[in-house]
Formats: sequence, structure tokens, C-alpha cells
Amino acid sequence: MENYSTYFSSSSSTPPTSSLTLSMADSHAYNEFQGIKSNGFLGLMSEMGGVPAVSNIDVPQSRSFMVGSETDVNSGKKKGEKKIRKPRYAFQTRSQVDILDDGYRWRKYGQKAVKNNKFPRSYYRCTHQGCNVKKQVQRLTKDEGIVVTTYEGMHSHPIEKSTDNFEHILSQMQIYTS
DNA sequence: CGACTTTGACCTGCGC
DNA sequence: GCGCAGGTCAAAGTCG
Repeated sequence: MENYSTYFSSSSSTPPTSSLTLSMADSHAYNEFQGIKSNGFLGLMSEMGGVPAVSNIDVPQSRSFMVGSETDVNSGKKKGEKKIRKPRYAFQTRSQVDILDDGYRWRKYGQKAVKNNKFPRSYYRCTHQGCNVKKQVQRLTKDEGIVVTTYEGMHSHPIEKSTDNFEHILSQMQIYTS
């Protein structure tokens, strides 16, 4: 059935062609991985929020991960208000399905065709009240088996349902990254 | 009937 | 200023 293998990849740069050439210079995020299960996946993200700078991880077997691509969230809204940029976390997952069940409930609010990509990008928002987390899901043109998921923001609530699937993903991640 | 998806329109930022 | 691309809104449709 599902056949996930987890990639982590840079999000904001050009689509990864073959492999990313980032080194494990800073292993902050790396270490944080070990704490994933306690808080759920976005708990991990929140842990990573403590890492100020961009830290990229890549390991030879094509897993890569990027933290810290930042994005405007409040731009264009209230004038005079300082632009607040939420960190974005993108990662690639090799999967037959676009939607990875990470245990949170998401409502789709948009879909756009993306330039240089024959697959559309889908936009989701967390349906939990007061939770402003968004994610984008996109399949790579160059490798249809790879789904790029970009999370934006951090969940302020616990995971909503048990996620055997995701546990599986996480376990793979930990195998790969340790 | 509520929650969610679909989809075209609209808004904004950016490069030329 | 214009056009393009990315991101969001919201009305209508679908589903359980």
C-alpha cells in the first residue's frame, strides 16, 4: 500500500534535480528529530523554531531537509505593522499519494497551477480553531513519485488522531537520520 | 446539515 | 505601468 520514504529537501530554491549538496554542518535540527514523537510532527517543527538560521541537512541517500525558508505572512495587511515571517519547513516524501496523513485535520483552500510543473500545488489550512498552520503539497514534475510538502507555522494544539501512517514515516526518518 | 472540496476571481509582489 | 506568478477568498457543489 503506502510506500513512503522520506526525503527532506530545500523548498525555496530550484527544484532539486538530482541531489542536494548541503552538508550536515549544523546538527541542531538533526538532534531535534529524536524528539518527534512526543509532540507530533509539528511539535518537531516547533522545536526547530529555536534554530534561528537556515540549517540544511542532507545525507548521501538523497534525504534532505530544509528549515528556515521564511515567508511573508502579514504582508499587505495592516500597515505599519512589522512584517512577521513564519518559518517554512519543506520536505519531500516519496509516495504514491499526495496527502500524507500527519494526524492533523486540514481543509483545502486553494489549488494553483505552478509554472514549470505539470502538477498543481494544493493549499491546506489546519481546521483546528485558532490554529493558523498552513501547508502546501506539490508533486515534482521531474519525479512524479516525490511529493513536496511545505509546512508554514506551528500547531498550537495536540495531534488530533492517531496516525499509524505517520508513525511509520517518522520511524523511517529516524532510521535514516541516525 | 456540517465539513470539506472545487474552482474561478481577486489580490499582491516582483521583474521588466 | 504592465504582465506574470503565487497565494487567498468565497460561492457552489459534494459527501457522509
